[in-house]
Amino acid sequence: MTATPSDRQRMGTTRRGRRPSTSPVHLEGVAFELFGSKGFDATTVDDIAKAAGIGRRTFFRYFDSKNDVVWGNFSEHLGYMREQFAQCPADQPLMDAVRTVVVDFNRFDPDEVPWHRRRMELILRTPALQAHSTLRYASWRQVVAEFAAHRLGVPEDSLVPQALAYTALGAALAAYEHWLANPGENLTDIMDSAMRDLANGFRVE
Amino acid sequence: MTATPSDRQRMGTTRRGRRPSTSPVHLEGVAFELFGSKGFDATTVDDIAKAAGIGRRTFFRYFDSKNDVVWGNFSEHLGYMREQFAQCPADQPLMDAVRTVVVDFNRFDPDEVPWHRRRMELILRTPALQAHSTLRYASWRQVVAEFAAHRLGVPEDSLVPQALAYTALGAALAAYEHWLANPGENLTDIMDSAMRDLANGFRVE
DNA sequence: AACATAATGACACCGAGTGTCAATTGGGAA
DNA sequence: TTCCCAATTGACACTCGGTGTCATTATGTT
Repeated sequence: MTATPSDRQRMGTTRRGRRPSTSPVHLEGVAFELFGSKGFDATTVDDIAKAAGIGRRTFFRYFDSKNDVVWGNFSEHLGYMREQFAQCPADQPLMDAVRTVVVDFNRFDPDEVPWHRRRMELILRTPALQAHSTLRYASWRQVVAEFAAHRLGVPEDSLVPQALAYTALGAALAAYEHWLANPGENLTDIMDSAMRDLANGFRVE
Repeated sequence: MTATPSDRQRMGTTRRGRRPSTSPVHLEGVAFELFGSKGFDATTVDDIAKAAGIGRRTFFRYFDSKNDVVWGNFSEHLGYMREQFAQCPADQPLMDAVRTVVVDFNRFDPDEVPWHRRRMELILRTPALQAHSTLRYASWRQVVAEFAAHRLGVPEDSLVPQALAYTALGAALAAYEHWLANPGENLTDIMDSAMRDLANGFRVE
């Protein structure tokens, strides 16, 4: 599902028909409340629907699955990352560009950080979500692979850009796990460090 | 679940009680047959159980989930990889050792290759399995991270070994996808190439 | 023959996700 | 205002994966 009821609400001119009774953002808030108190697995879709005052069936018109709730508007963010890649100077070395854009993509305002941390704790520490996120990562990788393929003048599905995208994702995930385990440290610094290790081929000594 | 009924069969001395009516290997064969003809999603656990002549409940005593069927004896293979790391000469550069062991871990006898290809096609192209495999990859990464941490003299959960393990996994997965998309090519060569790209920090030009 | 042990399968239950369809709620036109 | 149309909603029924429970069955031991 790409268009929720509340998405279709604001069409070109005026709208017809019954108004949506909620929004993805609202549902996300309600769900996170429950996930925080009862845990992800113990929270049923019925719980969320009841707390949001909607029917269970309606929940699935806003999100394809319970898993998808935690991902917010990730797809839109991806568009932003693609733009950032497009704006990289042509003479910037490939891995410098990748590092810069990936680090920037994971930069957040200080007031957003606690919220983002809870989201990533859910995603990276809940097995069901850990598994499901693989599917989201695919589109993230695709953005990186497109850029790398364009820079290298090779097809997008050839080995090097795909491996580069896969490994960049790996470095980013390792950075996130380190960040979650070390709340005092700065995500941007960790991410930058991991991406530099990658660009250095892990010649760290 | 780590011990299936047929695992517990051969204990120290003689065994008691009813004999297991099947084995993980047999069930795997039956399941693959069905996956091949009907597809993974369209094959229900009931189908597998019925085809194997056992009860549905019994199936779940041999595998924790329908997803787990495709992974065979992956855990035992991991032990082998750990041994290979332990046998690496101490003066071998870190990334050379990682590349060598990872490439070797994914080497198969020619007669096993078709079977392995079907298995990896399932794992990498079925969304449900793609998601679930993330959980298996965690233990793979742990083996790599342990070795890297030991070599670098840092804790296993610190950033560099974790990032290295994550990226090595990424390179391996990219190699597998390329192999599946290009049946004519050799997995070992592709894997070696991807691991070299990683060790070179993707300075490919 | 009686007993302990291990595996099995039947049954009931839960939760995620989907298809269907009548009912509701709004805007636009007559 | 009233009628019509369109979008959303929620109730219901269903499938499937997965789990807890327990009586039953098959085996080796005493």
